[in-house]
Amino acid sequence: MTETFLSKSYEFAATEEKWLARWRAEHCFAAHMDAGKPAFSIVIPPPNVTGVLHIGHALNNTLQDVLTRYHRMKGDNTLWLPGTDHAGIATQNVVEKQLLAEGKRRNDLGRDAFIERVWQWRREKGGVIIEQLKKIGASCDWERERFTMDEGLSKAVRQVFVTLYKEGLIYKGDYIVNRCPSCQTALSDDEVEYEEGDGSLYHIRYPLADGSGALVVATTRPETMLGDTAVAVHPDDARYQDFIGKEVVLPLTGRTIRVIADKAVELGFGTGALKVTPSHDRNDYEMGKRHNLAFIKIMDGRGLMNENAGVYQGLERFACRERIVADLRDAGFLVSIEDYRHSVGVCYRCHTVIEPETSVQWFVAMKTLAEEAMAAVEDGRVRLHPKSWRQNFFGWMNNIRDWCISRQIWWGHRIPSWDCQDCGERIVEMTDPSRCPQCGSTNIVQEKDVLDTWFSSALWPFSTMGWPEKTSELAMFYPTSVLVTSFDILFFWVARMMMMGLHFMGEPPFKDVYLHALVRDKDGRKMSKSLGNGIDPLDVVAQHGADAMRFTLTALAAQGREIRLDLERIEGYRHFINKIWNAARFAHMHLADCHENIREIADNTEQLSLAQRWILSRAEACAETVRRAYDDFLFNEAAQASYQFIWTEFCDWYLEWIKPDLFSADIGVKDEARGVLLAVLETLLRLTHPIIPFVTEEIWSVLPGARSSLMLSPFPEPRPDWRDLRAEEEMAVVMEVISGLRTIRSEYEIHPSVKLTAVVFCPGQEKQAVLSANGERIAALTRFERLSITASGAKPENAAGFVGADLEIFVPLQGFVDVAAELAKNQKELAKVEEKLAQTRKKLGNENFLKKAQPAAVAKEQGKLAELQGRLALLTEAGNRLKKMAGAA
RNA sequence: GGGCGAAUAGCUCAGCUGGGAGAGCGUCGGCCUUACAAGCCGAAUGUCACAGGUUCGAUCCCUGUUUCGCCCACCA
Repeated sequence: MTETFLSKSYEFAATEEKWLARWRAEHCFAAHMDAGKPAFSIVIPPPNVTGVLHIGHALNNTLQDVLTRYHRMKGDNTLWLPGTDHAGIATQNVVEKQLLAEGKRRNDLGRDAFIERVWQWRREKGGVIIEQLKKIGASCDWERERFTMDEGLSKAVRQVFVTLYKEGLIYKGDYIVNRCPSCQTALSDDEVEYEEGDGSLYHIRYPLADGSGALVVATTRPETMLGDTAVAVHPDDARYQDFIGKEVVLPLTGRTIRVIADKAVELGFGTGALKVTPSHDRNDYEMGKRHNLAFIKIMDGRGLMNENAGVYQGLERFACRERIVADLRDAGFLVSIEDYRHSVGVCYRCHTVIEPETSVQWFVAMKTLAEEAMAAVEDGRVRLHPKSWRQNFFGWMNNIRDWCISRQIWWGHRIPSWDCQDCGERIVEMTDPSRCPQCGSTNIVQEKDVLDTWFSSALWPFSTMGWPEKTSELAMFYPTSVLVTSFDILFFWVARMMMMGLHFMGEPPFKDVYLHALVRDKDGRKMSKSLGNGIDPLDVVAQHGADAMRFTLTALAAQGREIRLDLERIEGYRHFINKIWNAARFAHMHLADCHENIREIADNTEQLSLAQRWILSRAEACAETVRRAYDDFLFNEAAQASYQFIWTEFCDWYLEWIKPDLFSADIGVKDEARGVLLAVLETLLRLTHPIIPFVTEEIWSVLPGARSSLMLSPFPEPRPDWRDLRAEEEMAVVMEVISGLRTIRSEYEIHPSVKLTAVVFCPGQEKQAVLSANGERIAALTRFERLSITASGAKPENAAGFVGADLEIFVPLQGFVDVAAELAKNQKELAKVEEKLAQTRKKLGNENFLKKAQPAAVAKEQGKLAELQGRLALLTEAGNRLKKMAGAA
């Protein structure tokens, strides 16, 4: 036995640092493009360049890394392509905040200087999240890192924009959009979130112009009345038939507006009369179009009342609301105010209440693009996991509205469109124009707006690989294999990538989409700064190690909608990592002086002893499960199977079993154990490396023989020669006896040092042979002095008993035996067996079962019947004996 | 209003295409057995939400109900 130089507990911090440096130095993550090998590729969902790693990123990237490392080990040409997103609004906000601290606004700098300032910020601070990803072991090909504002990606953006424009799929138009007065930009529908809140519903009287009466309308936004151009009622509303077509006087303004009839008005709601503000409400906008109403905008982009608001001009919208309400009250138009709970749309970035308003924006027509994407999901070219998302996907795609892609900010891809100021010609080309091609004027002006950030993200799977050039990367890695992302951006991002990929590459950008859950805290709440319940992945890494965190996230990644993460769970899995470490440390003590070829002993399974054949069989069973789990994105199954195999079977049973062999003077015995030990240990390291790369790599590096990196070593191939069901059955008998003996010792609280003997009655010849062959090891593992195994004989009196399947154990305990307790145990067991037996008999007595059930199921029941009957006989007999003893005492 | 999902041991959750209910943590008892006390051995614990149905057989499939969560739409 060699002196160990591995520390007693796993030191993850030093180990992680060491391997990160080495993997990097040896370019282990670099993608290969070898001819003839299958390709596996993933593009990272690019985190915002302003982002800081949160637990959701940790989950997302751990899962991608598991798949990447698995396929890399399988020998595929494997690419995991990393990068970040320029995150237009978010990044601009960050830099504006910086400026504000200096007392400046972006207009003080001007557009070019401001953009330069953002780039500067990006150079200095924009790499944080990438560095954090590296720390958790993400094996991206970092040399290929991309940024959505890169030169290459920008070129792709322009190509796509120009093409779609020329195809008529991008257009500019005056529509109602969501506007954030704080970010001062339009937002797409998806960028609006709804928050429930307490508000008021104001009832306002609008008198008829002819003085014959009045209508009362209800609104939550009274200030918008300044832009009213109609009052609408339902055409069938009996109350208002006389009003339709008449005019009312708009309070405070004196303007007269029409009363129109429209089915969009809900009969039952409020007063049944609806004020119509076409410029500031989506439904009213539609109604305005239908009835040819006037469109009066009353606010500017900052939420201030404009010149159309008359005396209210210049007021901030909510201040204006108060003034309007006061003035309405004073003038006698305010009928009532009631408390009203409703949800309001807010900006997903800054949570400012958004303002719907008409403005001129750029749009992508979605209908045809959406149809292509739906077809791809329909016919299985793109598979969603879990499948349940299909319905949501189709529902959304069927109701899709055109996508507003212009944003009134500076940071982003500026829309490549120029308008000739002289002739009005619009110029959208691949190169910047210097003059108008129509009239030759040089008085041309570029569009001020930039594109929605998701526009460039939508191109990510091919823009990052060099499109529009025809690159070898595209040929090898497009379409990518799988997209791993959170379901909350299925529509923001995944659907749009599909549309763009299909439209420009002719193929969907990925074959599988794995949508994982959102990580919540242990009580199911969203993690947020305000709740203070966030779990910082880097804290976790510092505290428990990257492997423990990765294993936890993998184990929790069952396909549901949410994952509740409890720090205790991570701690539990840290123990598991440490368990592996110590098992390896133990193995290393015995293997350090071996030649690595000793593992070849495991290639001749028929020569091996029972426990060796058993562990090889179990290892192969585990490998089968893990391989399938990785292939089918069943991450939790891979983790679960590994955990069970390693801790229970490998450590608790196998390592304990082979201890005497490892200390044996017989070199043949010793080497058999060492050879199989090495083979199994190597197998389990390979199996789990994708999940827990650091600890496995470290252990691998100290095993016998010259070794290259584990992450570049092959993943275990199927070993049908290791699978041995007979060995598993035989071992089960041995394990049952061991457990039985341990239970007896434990129940009587007999100290391990007290020597005991046992008699095992086992009528079955084969079982008996197996037990006899392994009697010595059974005794050693249970600290029994002697075990006699026999087919039959006189049952000992004054003994604690254990009844198994077709076997019975007696441990003589003169003077110690608690007959009453033994009897109680016996009766309880008896009742259980009788109940099961009754069930089985009922089944087998059922003609239909015999007739209709699968033959295998019937055979199984029959086997069960025999076993239970045997057990029942033994238990009954033992019970009678105990009763007699109890009576005698 | 439309859709999706969840309900299993005290807690957090597995349970893949129907055929004797599992894990981790926690609890209780014993053990420093020379890899690991972050450990080992053993024990206890479940009308698998409720009601029907299909089936020889349902935690699993179908219908309905209840509770909870999420998404979409609406929100004058």
